[in-house]
Amino acid sequence: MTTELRPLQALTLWREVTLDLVRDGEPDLSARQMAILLTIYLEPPPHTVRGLAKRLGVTKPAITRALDTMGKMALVSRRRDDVDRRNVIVQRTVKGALYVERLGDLVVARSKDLPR
Amino acid sequence: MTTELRPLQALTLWREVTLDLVRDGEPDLSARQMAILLTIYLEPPPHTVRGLAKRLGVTKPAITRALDTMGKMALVSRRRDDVDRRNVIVQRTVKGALYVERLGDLVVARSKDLPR
DNA sequence: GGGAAAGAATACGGATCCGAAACGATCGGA
DNA sequence: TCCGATCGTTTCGGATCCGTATTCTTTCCC
Repeated sequence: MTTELRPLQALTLWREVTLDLVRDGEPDLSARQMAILLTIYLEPPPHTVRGLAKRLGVTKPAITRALDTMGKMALVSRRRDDVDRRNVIVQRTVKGALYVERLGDLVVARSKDLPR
Repeated sequence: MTTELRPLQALTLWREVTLDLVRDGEPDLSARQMAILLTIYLEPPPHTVRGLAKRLGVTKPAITRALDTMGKMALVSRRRDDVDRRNVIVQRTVKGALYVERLGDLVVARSKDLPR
C-alpha cells in the first residue's frame, strides 16, 4: 500500500520516534550518522567512504569520523578491499543490525497510533 | 486512517527524510534539538525549560544549550514569564514554523513513494 | 522579614564535530 | 618504471556538546 500520511501525522510520528531515541539513554546518533547507518543496512554492498560521502553530500573526513564513532559503538566495521587496497569496505555488524531493526519497529509502532 | 507501515517501509522513510535533512546544507539539528523543536510546535504552550527537560528525560543545561543554539538559528525565542519571573517561556518563531512545516511536507512526500 | 525551595543560566573539563588542507598508501597508464 | 590520480586518514583551529556542580534571581511560606 501507499501510505497516506498527512502533515500533522507525519510531524507527530517524527516527534515521537525522535523522543524515543532521545529518551532511551543510548548516545544519540547525529543525522549524518543515522543516514550512513541506514544506507549501509538498506542498500546493497559494497559501501566505501567515498561512495557514502558522495551520496550524503558531505566531505570524506566527515564520513571517516562518523565511522570511527559508530565503530566504537560496534554499529559498523571496516575492512580493506583486497581487490583495490585503496578502498575501505564498510560492513554491517550484529549490533548494528539490531539497532536498525529496533528503529524500524519503533517507527512502525508509533505509526499505528497517530491522530486522525 | 491508521497507516500501515511495515518495517522496511518505515526504515526507508526514515532514511530518505534523514538524507534530505543532511543534504540540504543547513546545519543539522541534533536529536534533542529536533525533539524540542517539534514539542514546541506540536504541543500547546506554555513551554518551560524545566518542562522540556522532564519530557525529554535530559538535564536542564542540555535544554538551555539547545535553546541557545536554536535561538541563534531563529527557530525559537525565549521570554521571561511575567507572572512567575523565575520561568522562561519558550516561544515559536516564523522561521521555526517554516522549518517544521517543511519537515512535515518532506515526510509526507517521502511516504508517498515507498517500496511495497 | 528571613530562609528554604525552585527555575534557569553559567562554569568546568572532557569529548566530539566541522571543513580545509596535508599526508601516506595504492593503483594504473605511458 | 615512474608519475599522476585516487582513496582514506590525519591534522589543524575553532565550534558545539555532554553531565555535574555552582551561581543568581525569584517565589513561597512560616
